[in-house]
Amino acid sequence: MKRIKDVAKEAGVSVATVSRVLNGSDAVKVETQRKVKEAVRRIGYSPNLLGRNLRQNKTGIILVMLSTLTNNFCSKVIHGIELAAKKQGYNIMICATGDSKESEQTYLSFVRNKMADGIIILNSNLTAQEMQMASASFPVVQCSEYVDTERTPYVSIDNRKAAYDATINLINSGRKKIVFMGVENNLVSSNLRFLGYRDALDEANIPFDENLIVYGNYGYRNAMRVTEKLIQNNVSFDALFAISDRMAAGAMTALKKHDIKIPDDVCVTGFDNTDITYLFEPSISTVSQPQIEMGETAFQLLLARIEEETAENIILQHKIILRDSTKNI
Amino acid sequence: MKRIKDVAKEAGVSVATVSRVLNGSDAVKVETQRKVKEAVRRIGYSPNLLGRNLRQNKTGIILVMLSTLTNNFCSKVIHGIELAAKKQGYNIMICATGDSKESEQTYLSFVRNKMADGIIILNSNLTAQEMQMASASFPVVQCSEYVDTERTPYVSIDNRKAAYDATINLINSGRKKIVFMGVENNLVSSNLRFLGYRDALDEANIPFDENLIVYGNYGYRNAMRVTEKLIQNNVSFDALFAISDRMAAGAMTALKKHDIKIPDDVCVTGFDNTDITYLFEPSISTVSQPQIEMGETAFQLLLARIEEETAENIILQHKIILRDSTKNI
DNA sequence: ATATAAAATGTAAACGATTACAGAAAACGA
DNA sequence: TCGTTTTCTGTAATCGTTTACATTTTATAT
Repeated sequence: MKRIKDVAKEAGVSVATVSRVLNGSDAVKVETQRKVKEAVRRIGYSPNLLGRNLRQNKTGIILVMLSTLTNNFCSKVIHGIELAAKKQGYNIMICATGDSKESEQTYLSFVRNKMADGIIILNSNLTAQEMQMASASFPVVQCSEYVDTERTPYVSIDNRKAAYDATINLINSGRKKIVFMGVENNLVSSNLRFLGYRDALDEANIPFDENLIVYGNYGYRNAMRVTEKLIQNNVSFDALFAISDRMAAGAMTALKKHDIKIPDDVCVTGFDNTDITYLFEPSISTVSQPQIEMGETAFQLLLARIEEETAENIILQHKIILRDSTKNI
Repeated sequence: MKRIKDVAKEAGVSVATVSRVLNGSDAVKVETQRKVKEAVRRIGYSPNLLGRNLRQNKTGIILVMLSTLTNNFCSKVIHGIELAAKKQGYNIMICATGDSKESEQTYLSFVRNKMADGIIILNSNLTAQEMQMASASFPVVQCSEYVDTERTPYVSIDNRKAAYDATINLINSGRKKIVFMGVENNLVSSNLRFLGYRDALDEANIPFDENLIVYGNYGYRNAMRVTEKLIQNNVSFDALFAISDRMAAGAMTALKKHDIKIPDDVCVTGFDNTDITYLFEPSISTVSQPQIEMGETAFQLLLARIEEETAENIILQHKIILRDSTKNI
């Protein structure tokens, strides 16, 4: 592999001059620039980034951490990050942890140890304390999911209000027995969406019924099973709010199997506005998040952290999207 | 940020000794090891990877390049890569190019310039020559999609045989007017699957009919439109082979809209065995690729390249999966 | 022509680690 | 005890850059 020294020799100048040309310094005579560029071309030189980044103490790389790639929602957010990053000359690399704590720590350590300039965490199993610790030693920003800490800013939507809006919409189309299909994890979105659901019930003076609360794992098949069980248990309901589109779809498949009409017998609402909502028959009402904007904002926050400015948490606007799975009033 | 020098001072030893302890050399007295570890803990030291990797001329990182994350197929392959990589102490990072040539070059340059030890390319717009060039200066392996070059090994399935098998299956259930829904790009999978389709027709002495060849863009909506057009043009057909599951699903939606019964009037087969094949109603017959194994194999090949061994191309076995969208004979 | 300022280049010291080699300390054998 | 081997530790070179500072070359003013 060629080194800058080789270029210098080839061009008959010092390494400093080569470096200056490579970095576009204006303090080099045009004629010398030509000689250097020619030499670079001739010997096929490309600068070692480990050397450069070590010296400059920056890499121009930021990491994006998430548990799994199979997630339509995340890929849009990442696209947003990418757009913003590219504008500022940063490149992003995606780290899939598979929900493993060990993986999470490995990727964090890449940032801690200077192989990247910062990290945007879409989701993780980090405790508030761990998040705090990480933030104390390198730039971290949370996006979409978050744990609340002093030091790690986040961008998200108002999950509680979003779930409230979705539920109110079901109530407004005359439904009273509304199933809440959540996920039993500690994600802030899960918790807040449940609270939003309750807010709506409270406001409409609908008593809370524990039998209408069920839990799945975000997945399609699992939601089918859970819904089957509801039906088998003769639980009576006229609407269902799932905190993911895939769960909504799974539930609908189970309902259809039992000849329960959607939306006439049961209205269904999902969350995230992923592809499946319009692939499905009937199409699925849902809550849409501004994913691109969320990604872009996350990058802005991270950049602020990298440049040692302070960054505030940011809440973006959601939107309720009405499709065929809910009755329009 | 603490440096190894700080640890040395704190522990009252030399930097060499600290380095040895950190790297698990056995040539350090137990008592000294204790002192060093204690010092590391006390001052909260973590080694700078740019320094380390520069010196060792390796990073333990490999990149995985693909165009877009929204691809169920790829995420399984990546999981395979991850499994194999972790076993050998490597970590992977994913680079989404969004099909931009510029992005592709940027990520390649990270490897060329030593920020990663090698790269697995799932898909790209690189020409054979560009691929060759890249391979000449750092370890590259292709996975699933590939261009044929002397130097860049690949792992894939026999796309031609797979398409042949899928088509023969349609023929065997009595179909003769089989639509081929492909994608007009230069991907090896697109080309070979078309050839496989023709092989099957030839073998069954079914004349090739150009009117039955249509093209889309892998997507659901687009496939719907394309199928609509077929129907509007009164093209008569009794089966459809799409080179992606999403296209198969889109086609089916269009067929259902026109009350064309699946599989009775038209049999449909997709490709890749993604989630949508069983989410859909009726469930979709498809061709399954051993994604995990493909990922693992790709990593093995890459490791061989990194260790300067030679690596041969590898073809893995596919499987035809029969579901409700084709008539079982 | 000369002094001075400005522009261009070079030398060498970083950046933060690993490691070849040398040297000191401990262990061993007689 | 002393020489020899073995074990442990330290010094300094190295990886490939960038960049502060020094030096040389060129331009400008007088």
